[in-house]
Amino acid sequence: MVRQREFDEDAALDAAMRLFWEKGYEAASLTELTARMGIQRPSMYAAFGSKKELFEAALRSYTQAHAARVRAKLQSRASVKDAFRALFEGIVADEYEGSLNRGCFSINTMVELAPHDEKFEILTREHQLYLSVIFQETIERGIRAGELDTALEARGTAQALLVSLIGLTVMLKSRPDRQFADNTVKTVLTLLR
Amino acid sequence: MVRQREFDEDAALDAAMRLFWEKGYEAASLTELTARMGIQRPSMYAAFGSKKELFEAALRSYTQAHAARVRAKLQSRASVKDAFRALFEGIVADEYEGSLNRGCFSINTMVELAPHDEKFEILTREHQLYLSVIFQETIERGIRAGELDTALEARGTAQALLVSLIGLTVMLKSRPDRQFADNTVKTVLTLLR
DNA sequence: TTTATAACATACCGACTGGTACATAATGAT
DNA sequence: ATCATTATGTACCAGTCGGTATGTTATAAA
Repeated sequence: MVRQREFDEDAALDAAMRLFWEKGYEAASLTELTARMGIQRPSMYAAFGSKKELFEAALRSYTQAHAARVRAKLQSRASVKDAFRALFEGIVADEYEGSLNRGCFSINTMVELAPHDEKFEILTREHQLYLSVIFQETIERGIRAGELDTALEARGTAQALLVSLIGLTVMLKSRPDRQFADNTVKTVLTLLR
Repeated sequence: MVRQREFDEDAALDAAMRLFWEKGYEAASLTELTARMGIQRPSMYAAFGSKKELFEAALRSYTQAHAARVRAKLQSRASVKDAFRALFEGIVADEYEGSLNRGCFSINTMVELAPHDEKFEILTREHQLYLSVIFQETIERGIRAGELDTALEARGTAQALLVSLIGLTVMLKSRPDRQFADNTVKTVLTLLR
């Protein structure tokens, strides 16, 4: 049997992910999706099942890559404070230097779909939980290394930092003054005593 | 001249606001909007101009009421720490006790529309800015009263608290454990030394 | 070379979208 | 009472939505 598939599924998924990330679920039409993916509608349905399933695959792909990126960033510096500062400042810099303004795909999904679709409520919750664990482990590393106060409550601090990161990402969508953002980051980081 | 308008514009706007708040701009259809508003489509167009303009009017109405509510909450207690705690814990309690999960209309709009529509980028930015000023004034009141450390940087702390509130509101959409939310609030409030 | 299989492209489906033309009903000014 | 004006309700518009039926093309087994 068999004519073999002519397009690269991963590349197509990646293209779909970028459009969903930029526009959200509803506003990304099948016409534009398949155009960006470089395939026809029936090919998309054969490969991914439906628009919702395509979206879910895109989100899973994103969260996996995103978690790895965050972990790498936090491990890239000996100093835990420096690592978190680099993470937060990187978010700010990306938003001001890029012309786009996509924010975080998982956060966008939390706002658009999680309240109405349990599947995405769970998916996004698990991602946030995972990030909070990465944060907590990083803080614990700083405590062990003597950089951070042993009295610091690692879990609560990790959660507060994560919430701040989410808030910062959302706030940047309204494009506040750069100074506003920078100053916010500076204060948030004082959570790491 | 003139037959007079039979419906209450404010009540209709309020109904529209609630649906936009719950579903967002795209997902709220004119059919459902006008049904909830209790009017026909031509009446809506005569009174508000277009779906976008109706949405804008709804958002303006929301932000005005929201700012007043936040200010009242922050002024409701002598202790500034208590006031902020009440504000944050109120957000958490509302989300867990209500069955709905609307979050904040302004935040939802920031995520859905601000990146693609300058009008809503500006509208939401101004609202956040306004809230940050309310926060700052409250913190300054606490400093003057001797409750808070005079070394506390009021503006930065206000911004950090606002970002945390936004992050918390968004995070709640994924319905994390209540303990997770409560613990986060506790740590965030340590920004107020 | 024939044949079964699956991916391809085209062209279409009913449903719904935001928006409006039009006829009717109601009101105040004359 | 007439008339101009405006709100209301119905019924419709073209366009787009997500999804699919169908005919064609390519491929590997036989």
